Amino acid sequence: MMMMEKEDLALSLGLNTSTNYFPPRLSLMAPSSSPSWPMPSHRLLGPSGGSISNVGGAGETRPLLTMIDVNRAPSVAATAGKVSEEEEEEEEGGASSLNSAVSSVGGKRAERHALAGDDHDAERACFRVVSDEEDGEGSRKKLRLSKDQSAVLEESFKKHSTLNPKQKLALAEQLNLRPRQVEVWFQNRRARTKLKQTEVDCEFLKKCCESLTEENRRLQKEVQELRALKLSPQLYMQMTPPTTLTMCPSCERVSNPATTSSPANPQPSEHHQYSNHNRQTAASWAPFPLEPLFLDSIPQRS
DNA sequence: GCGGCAGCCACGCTTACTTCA
DNA sequence: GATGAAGTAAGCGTGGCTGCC
Repeated sequence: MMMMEKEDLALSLGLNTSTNYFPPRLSLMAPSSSPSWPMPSHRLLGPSGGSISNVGGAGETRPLLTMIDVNRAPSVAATAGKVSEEEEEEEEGGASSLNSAVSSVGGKRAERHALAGDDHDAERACFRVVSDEEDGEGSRKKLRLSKDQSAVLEESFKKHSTLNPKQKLALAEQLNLRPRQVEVWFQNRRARTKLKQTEVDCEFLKKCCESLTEENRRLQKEVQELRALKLSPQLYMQMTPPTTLTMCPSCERVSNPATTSSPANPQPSEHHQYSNHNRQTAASWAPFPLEPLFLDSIPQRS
């Protein structure tokens, strides 16, 4: 079963495949490097408390797969043979066992829902009563969504990771599901995306850590070598050249002795006669290539 | 204007169930 | 066939936001 779902679902679990869902990002990268990775949408709440991810074109509800035959037996059930026809009929009949979790909606909560008169909540309450009657054991049967249903939900999720009530109802109607099911699916989908993103971020940080550790090791070794040279001037003098680099005593910048005065007998005044001294690019004085090594060594997000 | 309350929504955590190796 | 891991639908508690009184 996972084959299809992995293709359909996992997929947009990637970094940016979802056009509207932007998981929490790491702030390691320069802003310019990730312009397409804005803030998490789940925090971009509109004035009404709802997500504004639907604002800007996605607000309208439009059929994604209008020709879906909601009456067709779910392929999953067909292949797995796990979901009986009785169960499907039960679902269609409004007595789905999906919500058979008998339950335990807390008094305050149930009270709230009862007073709210919310369509699907009322519907849910209704289902609960029915299921209570049908399976008083409190068993919670699960019904897999069909491939078509999952596909449509997935498509919808790619467009907007959160739904406004209208969209939710439209989707539910289109897929012959209860609004609550659509809502739950989106919640779980967001959770999966976030989890996947967390894993990706974790991997990324791990690589960053490894790279920086390696870079740190390299730099420490270099520091030790330089200190050793400083502590043994004779050796330092004998080396021809000890290194291709030396430090300018006046400006304390590292330079190449081959192109400037001798390190053993620095002549600052002469050295500074170079008209272009002050215009030297940093690169020409750097003890090592000025490319930000640590940045180079940090793995780039794909 | 401020505080309390209710309603709504989304999230995190968890459970129960399904599927697969 | 049994079993554990992974995936997923759903339940529950909670916090934030908004509107009303």
